[in-house]
Amino acid sequence: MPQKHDIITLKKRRSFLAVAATGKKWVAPGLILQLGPVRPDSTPPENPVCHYGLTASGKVGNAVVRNRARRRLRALAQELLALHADPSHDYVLIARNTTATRAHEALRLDFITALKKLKVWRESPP
RNA sequence: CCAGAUGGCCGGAUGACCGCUGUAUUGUCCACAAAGACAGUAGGGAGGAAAGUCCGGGCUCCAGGAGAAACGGUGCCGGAUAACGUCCGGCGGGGGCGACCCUAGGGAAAGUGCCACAGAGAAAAUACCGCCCCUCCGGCGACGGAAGGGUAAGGGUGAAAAGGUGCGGUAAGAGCGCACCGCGUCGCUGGCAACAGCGACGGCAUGGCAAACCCCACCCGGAGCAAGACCGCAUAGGAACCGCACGCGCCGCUGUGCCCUUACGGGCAAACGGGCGCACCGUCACUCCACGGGACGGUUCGGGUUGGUCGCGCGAGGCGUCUGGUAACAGGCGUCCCAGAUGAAUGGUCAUCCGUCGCCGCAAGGCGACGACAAAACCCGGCUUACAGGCCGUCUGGCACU
RNA sequence: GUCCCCUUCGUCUAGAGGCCUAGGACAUUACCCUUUCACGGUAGUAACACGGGUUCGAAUCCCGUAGGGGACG
Repeated sequence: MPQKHDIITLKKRRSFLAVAATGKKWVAPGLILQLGPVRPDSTPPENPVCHYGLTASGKVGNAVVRNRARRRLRALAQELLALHADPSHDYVLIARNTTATRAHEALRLDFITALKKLKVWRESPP
């Protein structure tokens, strides 16, 4: 059966720092993916919840560009994280200068490559 | 048609699939209700600047009330407005052939201050070069020199040189006289006023700077939704520093002390308690009033919580129309409900059209790229700044035609 | 979001209407000194964030813009 689990966003600065402290990341042309540690307080396996956060700093552009980059990353996260990611980790997506303008399919492949490189990709059953 | 001035408006459109977040409503769960969770339905979901945070107001809390002042702001006149530094109309000044545009524009005989350098002289001014008169000396003469006096025309300096131009006048000159212009005073007329016009008189007096101090008129308590209120959780009853009235006078009270008395009661005292007044302290700094005060008050640090609900969208609201007003705007009537997030929603992808650019093509067209500035955070009125492209109107000058 | 503050050589700063064509220190360049380096000496390069306005005259006064920094319950 397809493992589609719920996803919620990180809300505390402490959580973002915990993810960044592991040093595990993959830099793609359109985004940066950071991988957090395995959470000890594991949710019940029959109802896994995947945590992720979004970051778009002032280097990316003005408020309009930052919001657009963040929304594109959120759309990809809801499509891919829910199906293909290991829910025992936390994830942080960081926007880059090209995130707002990169073609959607290329940005999607960037994300898939990052998940595979970090060895958290799970092939979804057909 | 060309060139220009000015006012207003728009800020890509449509569809499909998948999402986010409020509101209303229905259902299910929880014994009922409320709250909450989930699901369904309906309808909504960034801007003209949401920006900068430069002004003004609402709202909330703080300050006991009033007044005045300080600081600060505004500054031609009249009006609009909740208010404004905004807007509208007018006036003065400047620019433009014109439509029109710009303008912090009160007071310099209330006082203080500044005006560097240059220049003879910079504010009750001055005599450098000059010009003119008289006397003397030299020289045949033209002329030169010296002493005295007159002058403010000319030169020169400067941002600015004590009215300007012309004529007369004079030894040379000078508002010395006259005409016009400017300036000042007075009067009349028009205007609510700023101001304008006309007339008479004066005979030039009052240099500039107030975005220098200042004077005058008007405005102004402080902080800001991280305001503020509530619920929940949790910790602590802490440390340091600063300030600190407790005074004087009067009264003699069912207190107190001493004396008389068996007692009731009476007398005395004024240390303590009490009362009153003054002083003192606090209520942000001053004054007055009011209230409170007989001992703690204030600030900082340390420690805890980094959750939730309300505030929070019916409003100086939008649209249409009528009336008043030159206008800003005001009023009446009708109609509509139209964002509410909090690591922060208001979208992601695709297709077609639209616009711009590039390439190919004789053309029809095809292919590709791009889509201005910029995103609410309590709300509203302005200002300022950024902005691809487009639409509508009014007016001015020129050319052509009728 | 709200409320404040600051911009002067490469860096830190002085300046308060005219003496500013902007001074000083460190740094830097050239030369002198020294066998050489350092120290020292002489000389030079180098800045008023930007745009308007007031004034005869602006780094200074006023307005606006840009950039940077700080505070908060």
